[in-house]
Amino acid sequence: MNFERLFQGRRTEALSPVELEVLNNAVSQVRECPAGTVVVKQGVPVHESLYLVSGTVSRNVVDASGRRHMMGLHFGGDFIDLHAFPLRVLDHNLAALTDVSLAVVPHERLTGILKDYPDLTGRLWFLTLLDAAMHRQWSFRLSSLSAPARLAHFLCETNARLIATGVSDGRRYPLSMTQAELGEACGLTNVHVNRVLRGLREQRLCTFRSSVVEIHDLEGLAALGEFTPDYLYLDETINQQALGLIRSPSYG
Amino acid sequence: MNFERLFQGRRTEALSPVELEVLNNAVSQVRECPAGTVVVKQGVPVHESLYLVSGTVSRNVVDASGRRHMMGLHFGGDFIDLHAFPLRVLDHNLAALTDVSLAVVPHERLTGILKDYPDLTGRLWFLTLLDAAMHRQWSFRLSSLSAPARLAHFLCETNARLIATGVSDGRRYPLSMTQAELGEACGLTNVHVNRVLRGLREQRLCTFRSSVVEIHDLEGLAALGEFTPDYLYLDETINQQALGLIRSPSYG
DNA sequence: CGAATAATTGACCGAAATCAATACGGGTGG
DNA sequence: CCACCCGTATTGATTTCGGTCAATTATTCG
Repeated sequence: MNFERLFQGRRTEALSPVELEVLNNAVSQVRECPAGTVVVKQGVPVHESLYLVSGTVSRNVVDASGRRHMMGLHFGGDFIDLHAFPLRVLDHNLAALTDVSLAVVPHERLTGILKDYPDLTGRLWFLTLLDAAMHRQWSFRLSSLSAPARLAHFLCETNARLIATGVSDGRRYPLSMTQAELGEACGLTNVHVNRVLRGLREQRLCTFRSSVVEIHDLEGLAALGEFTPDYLYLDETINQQALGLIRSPSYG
Repeated sequence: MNFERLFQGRRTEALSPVELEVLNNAVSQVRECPAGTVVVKQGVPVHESLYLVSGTVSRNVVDASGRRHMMGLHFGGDFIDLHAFPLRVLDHNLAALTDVSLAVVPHERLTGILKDYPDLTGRLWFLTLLDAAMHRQWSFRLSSLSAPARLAHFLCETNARLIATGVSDGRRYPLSMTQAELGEACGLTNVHVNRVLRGLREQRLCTFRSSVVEIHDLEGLAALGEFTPDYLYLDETINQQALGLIRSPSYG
């Protein structure tokens, strides 16, 4: 199931073989869902948590006027609703933005881990708090950045996370989102996202086209977005790469 | 130390006498800080977590232009930086808005709880995820609500939380914040907060004056703010009170 | 090829920010 | 006891960023 990716690129030590084994044994099945599926519905009690093997999943709520607002985004290697284990009910939806593959972990087995593997429990706890740290950054983005800065921040954050899992080479990564979805994530309309993206392109900061993000000036983009990746707890090398201060080894 | 308040008014069962005892024994000292103190500084490794006995503490970051942005607010009875236990370093500051009294819990003792008390660990984990749920609502507020609705939502949330701890009678509660701080919490300028508060007063929804919030029409305020308290996991009665559907017993 | 979805561009509008005064209120010290 | 101050609150005039409405052009995919 490749649970190694849970801590890949992080400042913490890797999971031990025993811990990996324990997690693998906790999986009851693998579920495939097509793009657009609401994987977990707001307010419905759940008895299992999902590890995202591949694909992209968004965390969103729908407001009174029917508009969707994204409060989180997840990629392959994320334990996307581990927090449903202590909480039991989610206050938001999880929706597949692409076709996804999900490993299902029943909560009984997580209870077993809680009882028998305190260290692993602490690490799973850590993961849920990493999500909380991202939530705080998403708030920061909304409350204090201009539209161009918000997009810059979002694209830098995503770049940093995807460097950690080896999906981004540091300057270029796939991102299957529409401009409207980018708007849902940054609190902007699709129209304005379009204009702002043009601006970023014209300033030679980055290009987003046909589901690929290409960063021309990472340092500039990070500066515009007031982006510092510390809250992602990445290991020091990746941290530097995410700021554009050093090149990633895989960068051509 | 009155750790009962940790789950007071929540949909979950109360802490057992043993668990209360364990938590009480985990406290190494009680610390008093005057208003304005930065209790925990962003980026500085910490080896203890703080339980807020009394007073108000804000969670904030400072942006490039020096403006402060609030990403959370805590009152007496909240375990304010429990997440520092798995994370080790915070990505934001904790600042005392009033004089505060803090119970200090060294992380070694939390490690002991993690090893020996899986149930209690699960409940502490739950508490940190409650904060995450509030973060999501704060994002929601910023991305989808107008200025009046943001303030309405904020005031309803705070009311709900303070009903749970017995501080609000359902329509009236003390809130030691300036209009500027209200703005930091809702992503608005002090000037605009002032105008919007006047609007809420004129619509007979609520009044905020000399550090007291008085709600004249709770149902209306909740509707304006698109507020639903489900994410706070309050018990059903308090949930209804927080929406203004029933009166709280303590309401005169 | 054609239908649906996504992207792009233009004209206009409006909510909240900004800039700038003024008023209030409650402590402090003369 | 009153005068002074400083932080907070209030109000007005103006600007601006991003939203809304509306239309057109690209893409993608069956």
